[in-house]
Amino acid sequence: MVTIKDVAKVTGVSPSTVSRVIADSPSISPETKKRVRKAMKKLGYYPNVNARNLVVQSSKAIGVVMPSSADKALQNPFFPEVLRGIGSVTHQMEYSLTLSTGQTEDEIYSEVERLVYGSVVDGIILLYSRLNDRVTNFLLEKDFPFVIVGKPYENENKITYVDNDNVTAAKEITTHLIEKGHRKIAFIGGSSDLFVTKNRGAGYEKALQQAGIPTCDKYKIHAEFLKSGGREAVKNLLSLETVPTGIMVTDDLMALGVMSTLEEHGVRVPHDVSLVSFNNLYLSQITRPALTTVDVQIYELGVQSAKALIEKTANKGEPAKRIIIPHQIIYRDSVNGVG
Amino acid sequence: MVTIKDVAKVTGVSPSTVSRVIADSPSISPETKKRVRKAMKKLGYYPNVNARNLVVQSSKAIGVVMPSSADKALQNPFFPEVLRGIGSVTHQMEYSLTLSTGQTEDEIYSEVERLVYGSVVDGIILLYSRLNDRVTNFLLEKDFPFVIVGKPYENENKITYVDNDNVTAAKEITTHLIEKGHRKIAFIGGSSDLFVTKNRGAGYEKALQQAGIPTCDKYKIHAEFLKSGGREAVKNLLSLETVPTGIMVTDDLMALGVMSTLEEHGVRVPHDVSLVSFNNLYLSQITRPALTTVDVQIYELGVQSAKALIEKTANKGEPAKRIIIPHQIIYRDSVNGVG
DNA sequence: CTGTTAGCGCATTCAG
DNA sequence: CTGAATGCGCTAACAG
Repeated sequence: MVTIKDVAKVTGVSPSTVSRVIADSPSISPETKKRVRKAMKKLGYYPNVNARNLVVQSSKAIGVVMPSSADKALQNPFFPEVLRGIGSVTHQMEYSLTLSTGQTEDEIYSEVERLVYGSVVDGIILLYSRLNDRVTNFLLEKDFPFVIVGKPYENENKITYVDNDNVTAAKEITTHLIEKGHRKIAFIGGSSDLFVTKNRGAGYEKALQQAGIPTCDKYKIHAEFLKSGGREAVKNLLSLETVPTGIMVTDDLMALGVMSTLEEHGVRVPHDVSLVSFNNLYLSQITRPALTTVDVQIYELGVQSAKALIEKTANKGEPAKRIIIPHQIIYRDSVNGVG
Repeated sequence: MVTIKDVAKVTGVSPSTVSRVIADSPSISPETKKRVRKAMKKLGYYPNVNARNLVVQSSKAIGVVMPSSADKALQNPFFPEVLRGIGSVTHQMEYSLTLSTGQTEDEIYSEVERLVYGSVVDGIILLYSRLNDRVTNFLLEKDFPFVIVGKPYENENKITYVDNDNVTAAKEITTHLIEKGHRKIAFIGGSSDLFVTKNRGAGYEKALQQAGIPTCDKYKIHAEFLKSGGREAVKNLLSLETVPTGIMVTDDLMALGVMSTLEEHGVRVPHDVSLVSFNNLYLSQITRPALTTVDVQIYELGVQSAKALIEKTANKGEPAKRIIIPHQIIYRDSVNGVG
């Protein structure tokens, strides 16, 4: 390994000078800078990250923690996409991206402890938002920089987060259904302890209320992602006396499952029931029919969260921010007019 | 930050003793071990990873590099799944997982340089295998520990890799089609410079040959993932004078696209054409019809690659290994008998 | 069984 | 503008 000393020796300067050149300190003559840089290149010098981190007490790394992977939810293409977004800025800023996956909540918690106490990362991005989350509380208590992708359940004003305006988005897409003449509209959401689910549910209800359509408990269903993307949910819906003509699903992947189940029961989309969902995953354009869905700009969620976090680590005391990524409805073929 | 010195002071021993306790050195009396441990807990001591890494010249971290993310291929749920597998062992071994995403090949290359030269990671897992890959060559030349998930194009005996027996798997599933009476069987593969595509294509041909079915160039199509999962490919196939009755697709997600396009053209699966594919992604069971596909045990690919890599970093000079993960055909509803 | 010494590679005082 | 000295937190000989 070639160190700062080696290039110092070759150049005939002191190690500290080399260090200053690396930092591009203004108090070094352009002359020597050039010489030192040339030597660095020639010797193939590369700064040792650990040594540097040790002295500056920072790691130039951010941790990303995924939701507990006990379930299949992780197979959602949502994740690679946020990671791409995050990765694009970490790369650009020359940060490392440390990923933390864990089967159980305990595993995740202990890993986060290691990341924080061991000075492995300077900040953390949480890819989920759960009620009474130990990790969130831990981070908050330690006053460790972190941002949530999604909306925090509690301490909303203390936490920096980046999210979509999910209630508005949900309201808009539900309204789209209403404008197409639908009045019997159901809601199929994922795990009810995810805040997204809640928000999108709220938007759905808002739209109905605004249109003067009474909400109906039987039309609002929470399906665990695990269960074949809402197979049960659909069966319930179809067994009702008045079957809905429109369904809003909170995720494209789940919508795919819903659609399959629907058609299995001889219900055709969009002919018999219209379907809308969220995320605009790649797969939503290759399903048949292609899904009308709201593009939440997953990549951008990642980009902004990383930027916000890095800013926060660089500048502690930065106040908590709330970053809302705009959404957009992508109209495709899963919705029909009715009446 | 509470350091080793602090707990030394409190316990009335020297820092080195504390260090030995951390390493659980046998040459420390159980007596003092207990005392030291108690003090550590009381003070909330946590080892500083950077300091430790600096002296032992290792980072207890492995890097995972994703394929260049210019295209949508990354939206394949394959990736979160391998990551989960890798993460499970890194967690268990108390390693960190550093993820490297990059839009372009250059970005990836420079990032890998940083990881290697900067001693950021002890080893690297490559989540792709490409011909004449700069990164692979770099790693090979530097003699830096790495393993490939998939099969290397060159230097196969110098590189540790974990893969499925893709040609056999492809042969088996194609044979399944043949046994069901199909003789006009097409192949739709992804990007042709991916080795998987090649191998699965070879298996496909092998099966045909063995059954005495002549292969036909027009039946073998490579579709870029980007293009709506093979829309073009399907159109080509359907415009042939003798339309195939069976299609093997190299990936579930692409198969979904193929299926949609097929049905758009009024061709029903499996009634008119049977479809088989690869990966057994979650989505393959919620499509309609559910896909007959080969389960390649993505999670296990991750686990084994991480294990192999860590072993290799711990024990340089470890010979290159070849780890084959068994596959299994999952029979579902996308295949019909014919004749 | 334990303490002392030295040093990992680098950034940062403080002198000059 | 540059060099010498010091220390980040920890491990690893070398002594005892």
